Amino acid sequence: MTAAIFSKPPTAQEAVLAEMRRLLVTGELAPGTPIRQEALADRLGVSRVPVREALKVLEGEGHVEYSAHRGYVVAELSVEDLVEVYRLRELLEAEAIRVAVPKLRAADLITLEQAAAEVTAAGKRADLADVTAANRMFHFLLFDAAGLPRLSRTLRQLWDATDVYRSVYFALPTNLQRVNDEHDELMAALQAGDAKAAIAAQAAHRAHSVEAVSNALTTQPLVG
Amino acid sequence: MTAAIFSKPPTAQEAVLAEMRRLLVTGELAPGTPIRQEALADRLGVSRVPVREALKVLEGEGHVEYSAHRGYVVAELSVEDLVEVYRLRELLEAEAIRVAVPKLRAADLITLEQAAAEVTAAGKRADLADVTAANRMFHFLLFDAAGLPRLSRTLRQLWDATDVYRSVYFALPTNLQRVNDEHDELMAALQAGDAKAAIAAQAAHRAHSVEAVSNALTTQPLVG
DNA sequence: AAACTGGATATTGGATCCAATATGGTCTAC
DNA sequence: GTAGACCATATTGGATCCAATATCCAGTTT
Repeated sequence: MTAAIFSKPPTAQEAVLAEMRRLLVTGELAPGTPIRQEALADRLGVSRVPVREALKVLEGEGHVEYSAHRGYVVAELSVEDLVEVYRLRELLEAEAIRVAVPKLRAADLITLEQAAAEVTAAGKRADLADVTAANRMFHFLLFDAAGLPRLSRTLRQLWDATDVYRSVYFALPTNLQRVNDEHDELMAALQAGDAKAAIAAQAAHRAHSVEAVSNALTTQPLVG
Repeated sequence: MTAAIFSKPPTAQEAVLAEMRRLLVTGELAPGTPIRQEALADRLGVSRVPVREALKVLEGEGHVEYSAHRGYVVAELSVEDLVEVYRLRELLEAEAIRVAVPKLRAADLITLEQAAAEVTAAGKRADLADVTAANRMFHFLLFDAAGLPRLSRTLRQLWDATDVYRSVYFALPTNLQRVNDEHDELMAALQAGDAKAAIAAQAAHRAHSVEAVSNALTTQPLVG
């Protein structure tokens, strides 16, 4: 059986979830706006049931806030939240890299190289969605190599929380260039098996993006 | 209006969620068992809808695993998982305490003292549920004092994940006594404003429980 | 005997309908 | 004119019904 690996979501709730994530990242669902279940369901061509289940997932991830009988509102992300998320990432990503580096094999390094190249390629195509996806893939290839599923899971949550701002960051060509340089630096440390240097590289990488995003956040609060 | 602070859940899904948490902690819903939505709904006197929404929340927290069209299964917690959770707690609780200690005021210390006393009191009453609840309250009073909501949230998830085993731990009187001693030690460090000592006390506290629980886990795998 | 095909059944996924609650406006009383 | 009560309406919460999928078993074929 030559069946496709996977193409369409097998359930409506997954489709809804995927689409809502897109709406949140692109800002079509702006922070602070209440979510009308029926309107959303109509728009997506389903009933309210799968919408509600998707919303429960997003609530758990902190993307929407819920109040009984009053419904869901797209969560706001303040500068303090952003800083906190990055601080937590600092602690956890250091741990992931510390554990992962000694475990990396030649094959892993090749895969990582390819992933980094994919980020560059997407950048040249100026495809923001692809850049963010490829960037995430690159970093989580590394994190997942630690073999600590709970840690990966927690890191994913933290990344998800600030996804909205990642595409903003990648929109500037200078940032795009810098990210590629930083990835190269990180790769060099990984290839040298130098966990400490890798952690430092990742830290610098984060510091740049948190600075850029929090600047953007304070000057023009993204949507109204 | 002198309305009660809070008494009964305003929605069925919350009631279901609370009851399911209880079933999970007490082991009435044992790891590995499939969850039949209709049976559970009947047992709780509601329809399947609120059950499904509660399950989505529990899925997000990692308490149950989901497969499309096949349903939910109570998640298994392996020794590796347990160790991983405690390692992550180590990293994050240290941060919470580091930030919280300088912020603690006299009133906070009094509240913490009272919470610690409540753990002791519940222990004397031999009420396991109360002990675990009071213990959790005590520790999160401290963590929350850091004023980092995302950190608190993540820590809660980690605590939740291993809640099943906490009551097992408290079941032994020797552990109960040790916990009280360790709380005293932690309180002393907090009162002295010594973050480093507090972090060390918390670390010792954790180390004891992870050791005890993982021993229990390897010898008699809790349910069959 | 083993493997595949087909269908019966149990269970989940989704849609629709009804109930309960919150919200906004209007009317009345002072 | 303002405050409070009350009612109309929009929206969420929950129950029931139907559809889709997976699983299991029998039957058949090689």
